Amino acid sequence: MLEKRYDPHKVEEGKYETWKSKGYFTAGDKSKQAFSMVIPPPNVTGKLHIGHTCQTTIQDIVARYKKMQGYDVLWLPGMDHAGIATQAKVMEKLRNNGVDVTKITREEFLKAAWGWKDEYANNIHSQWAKMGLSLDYTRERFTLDDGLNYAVRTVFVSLYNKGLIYQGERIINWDPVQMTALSNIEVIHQNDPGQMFYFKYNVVGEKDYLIVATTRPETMFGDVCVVVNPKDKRYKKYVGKKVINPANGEQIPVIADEYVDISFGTGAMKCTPAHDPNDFIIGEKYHFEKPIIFNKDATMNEKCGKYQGLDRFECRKVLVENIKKDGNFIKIENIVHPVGHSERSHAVVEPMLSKQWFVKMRPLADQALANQKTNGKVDFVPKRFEKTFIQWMENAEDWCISRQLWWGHRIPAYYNKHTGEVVVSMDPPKDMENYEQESDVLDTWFSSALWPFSTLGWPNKTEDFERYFPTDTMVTAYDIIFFWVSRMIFQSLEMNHVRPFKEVVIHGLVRDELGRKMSKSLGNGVDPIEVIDKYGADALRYFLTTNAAPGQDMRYIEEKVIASSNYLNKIWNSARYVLSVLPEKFEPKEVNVKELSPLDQWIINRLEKTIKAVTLNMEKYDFNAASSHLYNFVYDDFCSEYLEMSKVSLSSDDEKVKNVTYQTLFKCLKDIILLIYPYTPFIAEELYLNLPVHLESIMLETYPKYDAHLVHSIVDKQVEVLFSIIRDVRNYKIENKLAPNASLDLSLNLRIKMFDGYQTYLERFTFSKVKEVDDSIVNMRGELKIYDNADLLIVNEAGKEDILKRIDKEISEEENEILRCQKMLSNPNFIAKAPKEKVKLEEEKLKTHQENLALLKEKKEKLS
RNA sequence: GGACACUUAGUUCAGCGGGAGAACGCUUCCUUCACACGGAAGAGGUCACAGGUUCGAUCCCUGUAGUGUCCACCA
Repeated sequence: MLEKRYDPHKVEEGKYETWKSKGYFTAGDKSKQAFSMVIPPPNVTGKLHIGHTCQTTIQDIVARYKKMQGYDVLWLPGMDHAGIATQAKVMEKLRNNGVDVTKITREEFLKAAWGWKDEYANNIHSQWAKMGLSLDYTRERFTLDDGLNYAVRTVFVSLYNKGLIYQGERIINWDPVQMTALSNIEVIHQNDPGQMFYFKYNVVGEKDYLIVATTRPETMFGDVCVVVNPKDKRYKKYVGKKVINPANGEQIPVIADEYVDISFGTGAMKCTPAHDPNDFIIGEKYHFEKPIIFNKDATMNEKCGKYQGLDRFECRKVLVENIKKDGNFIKIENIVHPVGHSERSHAVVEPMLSKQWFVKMRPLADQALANQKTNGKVDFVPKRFEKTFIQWMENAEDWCISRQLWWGHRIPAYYNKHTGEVVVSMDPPKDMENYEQESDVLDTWFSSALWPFSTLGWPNKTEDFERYFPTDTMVTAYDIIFFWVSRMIFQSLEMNHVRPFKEVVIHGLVRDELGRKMSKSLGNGVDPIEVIDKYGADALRYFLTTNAAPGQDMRYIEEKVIASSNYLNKIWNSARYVLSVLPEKFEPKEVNVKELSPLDQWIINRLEKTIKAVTLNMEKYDFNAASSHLYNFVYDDFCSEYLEMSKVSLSSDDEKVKNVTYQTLFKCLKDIILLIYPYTPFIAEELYLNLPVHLESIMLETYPKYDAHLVHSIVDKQVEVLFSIIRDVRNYKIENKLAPNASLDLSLNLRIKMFDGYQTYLERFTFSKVKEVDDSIVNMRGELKIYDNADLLIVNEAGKEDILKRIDKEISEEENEILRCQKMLSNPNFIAKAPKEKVKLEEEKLKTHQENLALLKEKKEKLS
């Protein structure tokens, strides 16, 4: 017997361990069709946040749903080493432990990092368990494990040999705190307050000068020229002359190039080829030197004379003061301008010329774009996110993949110590003593991009790879389409000539109650484990997956988690009722529609309709819509109507009536449990195991399937009239301040054949006596209610005036409806152009309303 | 500058070419034998604004305003 109150903690305890130990999460049943997903591997940097919970719950819903539909489901778990992020955290930990991290060796650091990884992997495992994720742990992977390293090297060598990976001198984003290069998308541009400095550049040998504006005076040590627009009349006379750089007194030429915007600043731009991407292009075009003026920690280097060793911002201050002293200072403007910051260290990123490894994007991106026009394309759900992907692919620039870190896949390139020749190969050269391996590692996303196939054993043609690749579905958030989704797609197309997944389901972000992004600095993050401890995993899972339209952001609102929990309690208690009334030796049978009473048939109709709608929306990954169909069925149809009615059926002396009711109650309850199960597996399992007949676990069950043969909607009208009458009698009592159980005399004029015994239900729920009468109902004293197929008269002694007032109200309502119908039907364009069914429907409505009006008028006449 | 969303009840959000929906909150009543984490009844909305398409627009199109996100970025 179930307890009166649903207690999520009791319900959730132990279930996960049982599922896991029974091997229910393990894929491999070859008698079934395969369905596969890989988890987006969380970073081993810390605890999982509520966004992870949302994402993995969506996947768990898909996995459990597909498994119930008879697929051999593989949901492969794993984690990401998260290069920069993890290295930063491990370094910080070491520093806090008093370790001098400047003296630590690569090997010592890696040892500490692996220790960190083990610790955090444990945390993540326990979080996954609490959430109830049906992950196949026998196949778990890590982006830095040996197998994946083999895959990474394979791809690197292959791309290198095809000329798609190259080493080059480019302006990259340098993070001077982490002391590593960053790819463009690891840089966050934010509008910071800054200053625009205006300086005099004196023309050599003349008394004239140019004014040049800059936001970064410290880069003046790397300037090679001043550029003006050739069409700029103000500066034409200076082109070809030399000016004096006020920072170091060097003479630099004035050149003309279209790039310069005449209207911006002073129209004269200083050019620093080694520290600005656009200046770099100009430097290349006109064959200038590209002097680098920063050290790796963004202090000034030996090219900066007396400023050598100063921090870049300190240098800026001192330099400006000195230029003032020299009389070359014009003015300072306070401005707000976009400044790039490192995603991880938040340091101001310094554009810096540097030798790095790049992936040549154009051919790969074009391939991905071309593939989207074929049948083998990746389907985005919702569809609009395909545009984000396409936009990214169309604008992709070469991807800087080398990182000056230790925590990551070391680039398989070897430099000959004597000749400097570069060898790229899977394994070190045989005469390794003559070589030195590249010390850089690869961008984390390089290994993440291979995740859907590297985890399955690729490049080996393993059984898993053959069976589960390409995967079926990828679930991820829209903010990661650039970083990850696009890279998985082009890497898989390049290496496997096939998409990595058939569909990618994009979900929104979980925001805080005020709609703000959750972040550490705001301290507005929600710890899923705390929520689970309070309300249970099921309530959290249900809340997170059913409260937003697909791809739309949602807010975390605690009240809504409570509402979810209340819903589960409702299901719990309806189950408690059903289980308490079922006879001890209950045996479920297939529904035989011939035996069903109209009430049973009605609820079966509703149930089948619900199964159909839920399944349709599950297929579309629209969990909001799917769950709402089920919710309405549970509350309105099952609990409010059928369950109450069943109390009357079960008080019958007729064993047949009772048996059919048992069967119907059981079927409804079981299907509700099965339909809610993917969302809330714990409570579903608990209720399932309490059913009088069940398998070892709900995980072995089959998803309910819509069965058209069970639907006979012919009874719906009878049942709906019955419900309407009950509702109206109750309302009548409230309006007239009568007790809910007051007995009234009801007269009924039926225009359809009602089912046998309907009166019993009517009397039980209205506490009243029911008499069938004929058309003479209009002659009788009392309140008249009109339905499509019946008229109800509540016999009463109320004053004539009251009754007339009510009748007048109803008359005017009917008249309004008639007017609306007539207006539509009198429009010749409506008749001519609207679909015929619509016209017919309106005509029928009009007829009904006119009949009702006639009855009301007749009644009114009789009364007065 | 470019792209993509969003604007519907007090709040948070669904939805839809043909009479506006849910949850929470609010008001009134009810501890009746599944559930007070409940039940019954109810109040509450010119569906941002302006045009257009259409027989008909909250829904489709265009524009405007506001909000949010992403990409790019000017020395």
